[in-house]
Amino acid sequence: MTITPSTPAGTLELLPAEQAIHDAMLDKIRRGFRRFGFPAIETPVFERADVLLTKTGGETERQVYFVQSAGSLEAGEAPDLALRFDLTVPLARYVAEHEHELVFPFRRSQIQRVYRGERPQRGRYREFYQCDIDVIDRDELSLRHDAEVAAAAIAILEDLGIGSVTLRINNRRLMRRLLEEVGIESEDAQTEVLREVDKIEKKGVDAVGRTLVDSGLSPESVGKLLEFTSVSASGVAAIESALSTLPARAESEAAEVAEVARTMAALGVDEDSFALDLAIARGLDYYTGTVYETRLDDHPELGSICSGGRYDDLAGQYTTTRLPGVGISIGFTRLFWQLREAGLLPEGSPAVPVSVALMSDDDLEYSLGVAARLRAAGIDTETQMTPSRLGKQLKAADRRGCVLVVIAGESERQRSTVSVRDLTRGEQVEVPLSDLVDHVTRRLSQEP
RNA sequence: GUGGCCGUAGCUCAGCUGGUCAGAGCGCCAGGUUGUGGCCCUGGAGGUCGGGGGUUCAAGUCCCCUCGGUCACCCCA
Repeated sequence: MTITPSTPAGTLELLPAEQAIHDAMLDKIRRGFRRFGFPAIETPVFERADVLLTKTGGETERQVYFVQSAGSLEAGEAPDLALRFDLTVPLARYVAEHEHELVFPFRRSQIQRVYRGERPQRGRYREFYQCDIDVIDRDELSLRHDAEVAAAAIAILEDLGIGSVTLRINNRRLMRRLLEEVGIESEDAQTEVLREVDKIEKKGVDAVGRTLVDSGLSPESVGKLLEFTSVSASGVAAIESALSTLPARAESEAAEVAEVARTMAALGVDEDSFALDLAIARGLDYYTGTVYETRLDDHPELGSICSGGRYDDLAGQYTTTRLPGVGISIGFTRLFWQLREAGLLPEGSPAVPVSVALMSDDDLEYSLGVAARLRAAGIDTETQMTPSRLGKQLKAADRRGCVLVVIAGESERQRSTVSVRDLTRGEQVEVPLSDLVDHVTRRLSQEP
């Protein structure tokens, strides 16, 4: 009796060749975060359920996986643990818990998997990586950090070798002023409208306009609103000029957006890489100020791959200290999946570049010695442990993605040499053992 | 969580209105080549046609249920 092997729906697992690319990309993100001064932390995969669910309404709770020991399950007890569904709530707990040991403004990066009990869909997972950076301060947090996290995200995404990106910026408070301008005063009503505005790109302006009118807004209000949301501009000068056309009641919020844009330019971000877009709203209501959304210029159809924003009070449920923060998150699993789907994964280096063949048991010591030399030089090397036909070994190494096969059989042993076969070129040379490391190093550093 | 579509070998699929319909290509394994992969040739393994029930002389093929996948919505990375 065998059980059909399959991963649970909504999980992604990879074969070694793709895993190598996946991990190399994650490493780039990790290094990029550090380069911008965001040291890494990790938090537990599961948290106490009461900690995790404080802030959330029913919507989030629906998506949470609860964790329970077999014992308490049998006893019919309610689970008191749950898997984290993002990295922001654990961050809030972390900051509140360690408030007196942290240095503010507190900066951290975090690359870990999160879990959501959603119905899986194309490119949507129930287990996925988030790559977050955030800055948290006490009482007040400089607007300059809004620019900083965005600048870091842009630089890192461009470093991934997936083409240029555009990060679009908006400000939720600015949008609220504009909604007031068209007569939508209550905060709840504003939230509803913003949620709808967020769908403009997906459903089209007309459809969103109709929905808004159907929901009871006057056609005039909707018309004015959609005029505002059509505002977009790239580059500091264009952004400033677009902002200057907005109503006076939004003046101070507009000035904030302009400052973020100027600071990004000062941070060295290419002005083509970010844009103002008043149609970006972001569903999450915990964002209160700046919001971001990012897409690939060459493949906008892949959707938002990186987003975030500012929240006025991150950890209000855990501490009385006011802790404003700003952060941005790369949805890495989705990004990776979409790149793979589109055939845009960057070229990966082999999981293990060198394989040492074994011709016969008599050569075992010699072959393993060759492998040891390579490893001592820091070269990732696998060894064949069972002798077999050389053709089979070459084929196996090729399928594993190895670039070089080192053959150290009887004839090489007698001459104190090895044969190094380059699988991508089909070339083979015999080199003295003493030249092995140099030769292999040179081969591996060459372009294919 | 709500609704639509789909479910045949590891993968992509064919299988006409129920009656040699259990197949193809690719992949995999072995051999041709006892020290040379990718090409070619030969052979082989692999499927209770998602599962259960029903209609029928006969069911991948029709009906019901169920599970799984997928898409849309909700929401979001």
